[in-house]
Amino acid sequence: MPAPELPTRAGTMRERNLALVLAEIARRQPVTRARLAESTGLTKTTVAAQVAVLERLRLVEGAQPVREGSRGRPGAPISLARGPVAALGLEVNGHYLAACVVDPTGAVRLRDTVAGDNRGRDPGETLAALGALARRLTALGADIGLDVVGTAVALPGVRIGDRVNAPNLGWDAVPAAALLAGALPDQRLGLVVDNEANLGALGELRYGAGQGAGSYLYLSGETGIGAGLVVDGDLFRGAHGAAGELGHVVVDPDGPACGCGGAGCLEQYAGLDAVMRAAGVPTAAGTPARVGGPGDDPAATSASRVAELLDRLGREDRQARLAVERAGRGLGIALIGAVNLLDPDTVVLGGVHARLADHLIPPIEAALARGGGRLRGRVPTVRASALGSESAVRGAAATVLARVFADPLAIG
Amino acid sequence: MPAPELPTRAGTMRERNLALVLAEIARRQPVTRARLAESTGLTKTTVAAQVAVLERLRLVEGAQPVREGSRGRPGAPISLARGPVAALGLEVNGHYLAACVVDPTGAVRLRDTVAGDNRGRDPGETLAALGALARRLTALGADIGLDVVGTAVALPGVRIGDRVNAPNLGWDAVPAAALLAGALPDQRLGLVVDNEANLGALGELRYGAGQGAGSYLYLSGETGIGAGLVVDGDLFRGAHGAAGELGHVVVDPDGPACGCGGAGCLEQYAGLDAVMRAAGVPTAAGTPARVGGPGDDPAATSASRVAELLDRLGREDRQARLAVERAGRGLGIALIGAVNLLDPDTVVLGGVHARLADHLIPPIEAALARGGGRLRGRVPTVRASALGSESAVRGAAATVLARVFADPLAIG
DNA sequence: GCATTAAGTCCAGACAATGGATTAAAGTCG
DNA sequence: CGACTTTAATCCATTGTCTGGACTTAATGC
Repeated sequence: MPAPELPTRAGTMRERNLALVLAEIARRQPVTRARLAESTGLTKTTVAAQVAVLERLRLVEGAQPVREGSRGRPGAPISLARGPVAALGLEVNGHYLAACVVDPTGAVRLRDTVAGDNRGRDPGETLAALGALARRLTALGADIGLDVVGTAVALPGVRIGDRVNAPNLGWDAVPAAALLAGALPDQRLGLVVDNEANLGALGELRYGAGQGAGSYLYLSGETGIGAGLVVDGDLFRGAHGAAGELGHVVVDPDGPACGCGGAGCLEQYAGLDAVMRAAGVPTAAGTPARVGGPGDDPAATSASRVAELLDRLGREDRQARLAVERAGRGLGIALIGAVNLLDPDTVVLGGVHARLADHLIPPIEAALARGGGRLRGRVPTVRASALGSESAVRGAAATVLARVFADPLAIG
Repeated sequence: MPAPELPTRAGTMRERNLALVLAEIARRQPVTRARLAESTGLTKTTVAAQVAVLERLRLVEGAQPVREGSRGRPGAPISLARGPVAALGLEVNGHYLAACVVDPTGAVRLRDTVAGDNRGRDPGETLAALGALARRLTALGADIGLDVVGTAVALPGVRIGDRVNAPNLGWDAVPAAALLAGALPDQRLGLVVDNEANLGALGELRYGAGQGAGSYLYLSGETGIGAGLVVDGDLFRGAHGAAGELGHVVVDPDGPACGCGGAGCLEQYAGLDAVMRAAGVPTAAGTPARVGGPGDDPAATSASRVAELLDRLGREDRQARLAVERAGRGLGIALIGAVNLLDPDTVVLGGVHARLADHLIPPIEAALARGGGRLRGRVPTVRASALGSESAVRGAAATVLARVFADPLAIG
């Protein structure tokens, strides 16, 4: 039933209107109180009171008086503040750890990456290294007047209860939130743990290829392939937050066996390892991660293999071309299913697939044109991610910001 | 952004609390004001006021004083009223028109069906016949003190804007809402037009196999195959309400061509026509629909063909067995994809698939056990619909009720 | 310099909630 | 059988938030 579970009282009303005013400031900044009153439908009195609260929370601040119109008393424009409130986004990937700190405007104020192979590494060790990275960035943030109020972390896996399964990291039922929380500095909001595809989708939504698209499906292509669906600016998480496992959609029931127990899963056609194997690009020797160790080339192993593949494609290497075509066909078939089930306007290729987009998009679009839209009268457009490998960290930070925006008083 | 679009005022607060109290009465009826105050978190004063409003709307009424506990003044129990407020559910199917009237408790007070082949029939004629059925039931309802406040209609197609595409009815861009609205009696709430799989899912949720299941995927198997996903009691509609087209998920890229332009779609394996063709059950001569004509056997053609198929299966007819096994395998493959993308707890087979459930569930479960849950640690259970061919009409009526419950003042 | 226009603030009033006091209706116990 | 206890329901003063009209402030234009 679509009925609220909690009683609505005067305080609830105020909270909701506060969030409404803040959202409107974010959308139209810089904007005067008078304009806010018009566009929200609240009275000038109420808007002024809410803006005062948001100023006290340091989420908004007065902007330069912009001469905008004609006569009359000029308004005092309000904009999102560039601090001190800040959000921390984290990401664990097979080949690197990443972090970024963003201010309320969404601008990235700090970013850092630690390269190294996290596959098969002890989860506690990986998360300790991530915690160290988080503390370092939080301290750097404090130096430039940023106060991190909350953190979200993107993982290439599925959360079940408070445990995380991430087969491509070798994680099985890892209590990631508990392990990481101990390694993070104190914060006013709780830690959010979510899938990299889900958070990547949110990152693209706010800062990348998803802006303006009403709804879209974001593909996170690495060793595994995840999908995050955004409908009307909201993430669809499925029943238990484990939706979007596109990698194990069946592309060909007579296809090769997959580690999941099935056969012909998309991952066996379009996953990073499968593509590299089919293309004959040799496996780089895994460089074990060293905590705080001197600079490995960020994401070296994976990135250089992709570069090698792109190079071969440029040289019209037959095996490379066939491998990518095979991946494109597989993605097309899987996406026909996904589009029929989820009905997005746009499909965004992220992760490694973004770098291969020029080669993948034609076969995908061909498949979708045949089978993925005849009924609904339109075929979704396919495009590459705009944020590249940053989608997930950016999305993680955006998630924290979204929480602040939904309930600004929580940081006070 | 998860920010509200409209300002929250005192009236909004009252509306939400009214819906909260009504939902709580529906969940716990019969229940006293004191209990409602406890479980909603509102004060007794507020609950009493809200209950008075609901009584004035004739949505709830006093029940028999139930001796329930110990000492003290006994409370006056409140229950959902059995009238006069009522909702009308309608359905257009390839083989019949159906309607039912339910009271606020969800009990079916009236039902009726008109058999006949609606495939290829002029949409205006079909909808006029449906309108006549609706008026007849509304009038019968008035005789027993029921006042129909709103209607929803289930169609085997996809709505695009205010037009409906229903390939299996031969409908192309039919303005169904506009055509039907003219044929319906006046009502206080608007007409809802939705997909039969979506509404079937809601029907099962409230009255059938979905009760208690946190989230589940309902399959509507007729000529086409649709799917409706319910998560936490809410229907997932996709971006434009066109999600759930399971019938055109690709089961085998080298499979037979499909009318949608693709190849190897599930519909070619597990759709009613495909199964019958594979099983060698002859096509019954289509009996054209006659408006108000004397009783055809309800849903005759389709039902008798299914009976014939079941009969052959009982006699261990090899061709029939192979046809159903093929359908089961196809469903299994498609459902691996759907389960990975949508993450339901339960899969409910509806429509024709419900009648074939004994033969379909084993191969489906086998497929899901292999590929549809290893990652998330559990495999969804598969079961047959409890409402059979009534899911969609019941769900349609339930949708209207849900609107009343979400905003009770709308019927005042 | 004064009229005009628009932004922002002030304040009484409305509305729906809260919470404590009161009344009502049963059982329990002497 | 009547006083006491217990629980339900109502009454009423208070509180918090929004509304809407009146007022003040700050600019432009003649």
